[in-house]
Amino acid sequence: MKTYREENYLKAVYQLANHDKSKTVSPTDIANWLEVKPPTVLEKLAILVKKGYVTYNKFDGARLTTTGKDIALNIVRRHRIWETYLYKELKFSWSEVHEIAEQLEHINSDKLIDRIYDVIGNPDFDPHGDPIPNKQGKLPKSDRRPLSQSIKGCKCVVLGVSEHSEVFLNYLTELKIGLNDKLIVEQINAYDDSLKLSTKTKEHILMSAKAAQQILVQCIKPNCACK
Amino acid sequence: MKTYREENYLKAVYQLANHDKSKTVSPTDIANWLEVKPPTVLEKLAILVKKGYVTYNKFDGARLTTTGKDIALNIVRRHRIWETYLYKELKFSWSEVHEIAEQLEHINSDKLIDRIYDVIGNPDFDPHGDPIPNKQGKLPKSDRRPLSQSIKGCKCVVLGVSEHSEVFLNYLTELKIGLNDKLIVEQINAYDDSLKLSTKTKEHILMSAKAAQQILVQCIKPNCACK
DNA sequence: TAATAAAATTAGGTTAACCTAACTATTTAA
DNA sequence: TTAAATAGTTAGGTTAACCTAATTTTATTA
Ligand SMILES: [Mn+2]
Ligand SMILES: [Mn+2]
Ligand SMILES: [Mn+2]
Ligand SMILES: [Mn+2]
Repeated sequence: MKTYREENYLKAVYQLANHDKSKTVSPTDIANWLEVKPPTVLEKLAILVKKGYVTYNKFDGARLTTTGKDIALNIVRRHRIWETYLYKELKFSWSEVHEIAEQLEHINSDKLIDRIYDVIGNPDFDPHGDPIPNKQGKLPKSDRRPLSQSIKGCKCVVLGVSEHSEVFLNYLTELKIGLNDKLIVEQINAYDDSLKLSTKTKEHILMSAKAAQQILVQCIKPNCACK
Repeated sequence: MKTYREENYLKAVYQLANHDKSKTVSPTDIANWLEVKPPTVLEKLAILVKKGYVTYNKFDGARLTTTGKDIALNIVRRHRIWETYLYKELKFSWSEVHEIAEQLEHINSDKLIDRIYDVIGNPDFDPHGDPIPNKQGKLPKSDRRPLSQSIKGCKCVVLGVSEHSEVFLNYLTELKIGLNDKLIVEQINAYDDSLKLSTKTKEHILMSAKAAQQILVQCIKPNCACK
């Protein structure tokens, strides 16, 4: 039996591992992520190890086994399908969907997920541009880089965001920057790396480097000099 | 904090009280309903009493307080709205919706419920003909009686079912009897109270008294002699 | 009504999921 | 390279939800 708590632990390990592939996933990381204390995590990790979903030692940290990763990816799949459904069918904003999807991802009905995935047209990406794993846990490819890596004059398209907080998403919405919008990098301030951007609807948007790091884009011109 | 377990206990008390208004709701009734053992129920009842959601003593059994009833009716509301949504929007059959709604009813988002209720057109009844309480917990009126109380020659319309089991609902589906279908009672067997019915699509349906007790109907002719 | 059956209750125990406090090991930084 | 800080671990405790096995009431029924 996988409880929703167990699902959340496995998803946390998956997400932390993916967030920073160079770092190991420590009990403290998981504890902070799930807002519990380290001993609670240790205890749960021991159970997950016994069940064969993760391996753990101090040096490698927590790692998902194949089984564990399958479960985690399935939760991620459900989460992203629900987000897309809420966004497309039920007209929630991209800053609202995450919280509700956190609950809905634990509903146990393959048929329901299949239905809503069908209704939204079997997309590859969710409203934040995150890839939706298929039933086998395979992620669609997409090559994206932070907007902050752009050079002056670059024309690019927004393919996602790496931060999902409501305040950040609402900030983008205010700037009228959304998924698949085209951006032109007009200027880059050498002192603080802030950018001046323009879009179809808005010109001279000033954006901090901090914000630009969270926006994932792809160059439009095939031979663009961006890194 | 109301956990889904607490919500289930309150809903159980509500449903048992409504199923048979003459009987008190005993710990054993609740235990059987929720598939737990009586001591577990006693324990939880003590907590619910302390929280002010129910009263309990051996003679009156468990009774919802005003607060407890409000919570229970809200869960019932969410359940029935989800059932209707699954049925109308996501094309689940009326025998499938209950089980999934049992999970979805605990999703905590008023905005989500409001949205889906809007999408389905703010109906008063769910796919089983059960009334959907409004936000204030008020139930829409409808007067219905078991088909088994019909007299020979009665023309009536199906407004609901009092049993929700998959096997029963699939049986009705096989007979092509659904909500709002018109029935004519052609014959009543005096020995076992079984009925001979006809519908628009099917003639000479033979139905046991047991099944007929679970079908809720309303006479079509205003001066019908049915009890 | 006395015996029997059923329901309610009490006692005591388990497991999952959390916690704090204390201790140990590992970093980091002076 | 030692002191201080941080991270990992162990020990021990709590609460919610379950359980079984008595025990005590409260029906039933012969
Ligand atoms: Mn999300
Ligand atoms: Mn997302
Ligand atoms: Mn139902
Ligand atoms: Mn129903």
